[in-house]
Amino acid sequence: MATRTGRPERRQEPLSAQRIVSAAVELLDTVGESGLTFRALAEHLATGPGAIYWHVTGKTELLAAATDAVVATTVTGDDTDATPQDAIRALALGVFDAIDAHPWVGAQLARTSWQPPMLRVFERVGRQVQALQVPRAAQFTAVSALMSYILGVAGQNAANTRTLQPGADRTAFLDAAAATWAELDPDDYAFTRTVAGQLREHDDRAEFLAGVDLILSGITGITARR
Amino acid sequence: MATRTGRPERRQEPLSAQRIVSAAVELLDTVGESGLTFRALAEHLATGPGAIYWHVTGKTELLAAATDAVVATTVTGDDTDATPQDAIRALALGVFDAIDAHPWVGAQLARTSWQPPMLRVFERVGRQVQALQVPRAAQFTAVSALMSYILGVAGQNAANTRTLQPGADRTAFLDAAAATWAELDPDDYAFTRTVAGQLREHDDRAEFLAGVDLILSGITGITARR
DNA sequence: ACCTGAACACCGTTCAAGT
DNA sequence: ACCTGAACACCGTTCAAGT
Repeated sequence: MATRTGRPERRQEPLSAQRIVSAAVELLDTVGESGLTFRALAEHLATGPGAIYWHVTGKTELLAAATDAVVATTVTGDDTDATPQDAIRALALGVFDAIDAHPWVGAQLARTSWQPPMLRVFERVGRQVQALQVPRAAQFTAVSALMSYILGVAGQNAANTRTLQPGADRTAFLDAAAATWAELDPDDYAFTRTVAGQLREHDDRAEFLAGVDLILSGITGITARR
Repeated sequence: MATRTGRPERRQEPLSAQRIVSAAVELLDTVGESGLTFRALAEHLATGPGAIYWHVTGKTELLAAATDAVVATTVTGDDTDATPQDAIRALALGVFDAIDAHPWVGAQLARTSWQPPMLRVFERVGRQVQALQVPRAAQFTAVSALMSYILGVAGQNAANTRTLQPGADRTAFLDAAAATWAELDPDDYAFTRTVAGQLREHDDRAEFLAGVDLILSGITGITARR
């Protein structure tokens, strides 16, 4: 009646790229970027490191696939019944929230060129920019700027999350940052000190959206001025 | 008269954090991010790996210091006799050009929170935003958006440079990307395909500046509308 | 105080050998 | 065709021992 001692050796399904990517996402979510190891992954899948290489060419591809898997789920659904602005906001927030839930995605997106999932976002944003009647010559610039901004925030958020020790909460972190800013040299950092207070009562998500709106207003400004 | 055979063992100056950082920058510039190794660095400095740890706490600090050293040189000089817009453009271009010359800086900035040199940029941009008469409550958002955009482009440029094999030139790279885009599914990627052509005759630097102008126009729009 | 370099505890990746 | 796991060629970092 007794199964063998030690860990339950369930090894039902065969290995597959999909299972490997799922396991990688799980590992990244639970133990972070530094915890994704071929050995750890192999143990998680109850196999040896070498087996993984049969389905995946290497760590770079694995990380890209894991990122794609997460981002892909946010770029679904139609946005036909919203204003272009709202549709763009929704797309941007989708990426933002995905990164908020999986900080390693932010780091990955920030250091990758436009791969499948972000290209998909690019396309969706592009259509909405067309809907805003932005002149053809300015469309690429407009979409690129939005994408760069989104990816910039992505990288920054990921960096902040990494700096943040797992236990500490955000409020303490922001308080500490605000305190540091407030102590900077008054001559060299006059402006930074004046906004240090705003840092404390700062809502990342709202701030992100405000930035999107700023760029959107710049984009529609172009149109209006012609 | 003959010195010893083998490499000239010049080992004049003693080790110092500064010399280590300089050597790290040199190594990063010549052999790239993956080439910065404590062993390679030690050899470069004609010493053992352990010696470096006497002056530097670890690789993270070393990379941050190397980045600071490069960015610091771009944030010098005054911008009192320019319009706020021009001063912001100059600051942004300074960061852009530094990253263009040292791609690893872009990767590093994109994955770091605001450390000394970028905080300095933040301050300088902030002062110009104040000069633009942006309402106090909107200043933080405006500067943050500009910084996120700059860092987003930084990360993207670094990623592109990394993807680009050292030998190949940019034109071929852009051509290849444009060709890929043009072949995407017409239904799924209608917009992307229409701008694929612009990708080919695309000037990174001009595009970057156009994005800055877009955000600037959004920022001044806020002011004008009140 | 500062340097040396062997040693430790890891990595990603490969590959002969198995099934 | 797919899996195994030892082995290779690295890493960053530490630390006893030297000067």
